[in-house]
Amino acid sequence: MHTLSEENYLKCIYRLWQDRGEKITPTAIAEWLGNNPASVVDMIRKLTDKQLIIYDKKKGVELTPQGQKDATLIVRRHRLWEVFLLEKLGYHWDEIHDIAEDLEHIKDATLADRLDKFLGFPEYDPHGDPIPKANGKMAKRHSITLADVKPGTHCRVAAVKDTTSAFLQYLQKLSISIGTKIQLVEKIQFDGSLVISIGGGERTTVSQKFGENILIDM
Amino acid sequence: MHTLSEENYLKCIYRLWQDRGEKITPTAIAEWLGNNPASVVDMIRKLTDKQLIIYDKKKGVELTPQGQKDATLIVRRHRLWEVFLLEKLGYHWDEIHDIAEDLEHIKDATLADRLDKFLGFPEYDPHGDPIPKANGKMAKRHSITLADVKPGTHCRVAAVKDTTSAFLQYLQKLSISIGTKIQLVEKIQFDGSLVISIGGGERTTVSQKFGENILIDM
DNA sequence: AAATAAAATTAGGCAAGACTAATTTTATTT
DNA sequence: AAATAAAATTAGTCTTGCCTAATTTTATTT
Repeated sequence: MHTLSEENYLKCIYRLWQDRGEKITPTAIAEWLGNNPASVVDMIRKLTDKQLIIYDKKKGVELTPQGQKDATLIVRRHRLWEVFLLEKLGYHWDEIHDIAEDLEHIKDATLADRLDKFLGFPEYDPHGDPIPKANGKMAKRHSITLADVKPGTHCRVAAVKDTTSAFLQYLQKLSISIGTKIQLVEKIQFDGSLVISIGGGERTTVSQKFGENILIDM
Repeated sequence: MHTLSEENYLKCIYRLWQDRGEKITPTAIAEWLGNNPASVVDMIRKLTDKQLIIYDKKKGVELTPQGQKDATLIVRRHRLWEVFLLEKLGYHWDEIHDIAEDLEHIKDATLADRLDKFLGFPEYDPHGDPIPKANGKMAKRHSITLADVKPGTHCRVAAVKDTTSAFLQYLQKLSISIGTKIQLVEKIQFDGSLVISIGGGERTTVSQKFGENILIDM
């Protein structure tokens, strides 16, 4: 099995790989984890030895099939625990990520499957991310962001990319949650700011960065 | 906060302290944790610096009030998770200890209290051990073992001391669980073996060690 | 009390996983 | 293409928590 650190690297690489098609470099990993690039190089060697990743200077870091499988199961545990914390223990949206960050590392052969059953086999976690099944399969991730659509478009919040409490608390203040209907009224040329109408209500202006972190259904 | 290792030492010291009135020596701790006495000496220094224990060569290791408080909360978390695993996730008696051993280290200010509420504020864990309340108070532990009573005594299994799966599986095989009625029929002088009648049924002979690990109500 | 055994302690080491500083390699400018 | 900047890598260090081996202290026998 993997150490806590190895799991965190795997999850990070998986995340970066899903996020964008971009090359996953040591620097990118270091930035995401808040580590020093030198440490990342150490771990790349370790994960390569364990045949969980392949590192090619040209292509960057890639997960092997085994690495993908292992990473998927970590993500599965994380998202299941998030559902548990929110639905069963009554935590708020912005509190669950960090706790799940610890819970996801609890290793027991049947724990995730039992939890999954206990929760009624949820498809999505509270942030709208799909929960991988035991076999690794999962529903499609949403990929279009609020910043991608044309002015005038009506859409529905399907998921959030950023799960920091700073962002989630801001959403709460704006009365936005998964399922909320939003219309993109206008894009400001100057800095990409978005004028939106939340739930058919009054207009608000949000930053481009904000829009890029809202995944939508149309 | 404390590291995983520190918490395990605290819990071990707490356990040894509750178990018997005996002096808690580095060797005793080392044996319980399966560590080298030299390592224990290191940790004794560390916990002393953190003012969680007091070590006196004459008296052995003792928990400070803060140490007691911290240890109690770890035990609280452990026992609450055991209830969760058994009652909500459907694990068996003998599977829950090891998983709870990991879960107990998850730190979040309100997690234990939320879990406690979710479980309906249980008084005892599945092994019959009392669950400390948030304020550290807890129901009295059972202290009389099956090996302590006089032949002829009728009693009820209140708790088990040993929580290894070897012991718990043996109990299961004998159809003994918390609440089972047992009569001590006879004590064998030679080696302390006990002849018992389980639930009024036929007679079985068990070892003295077995009897010492069954805590009873009369 | 002296001899022996057991327990405690010190000293030195090791692996994991992080770091800083220095160097080499690769990319980007000019 | 040369100069510069950025990224990757190496080398060496630190902390945690464990280890073994050697030594000192404490208990137990004889």
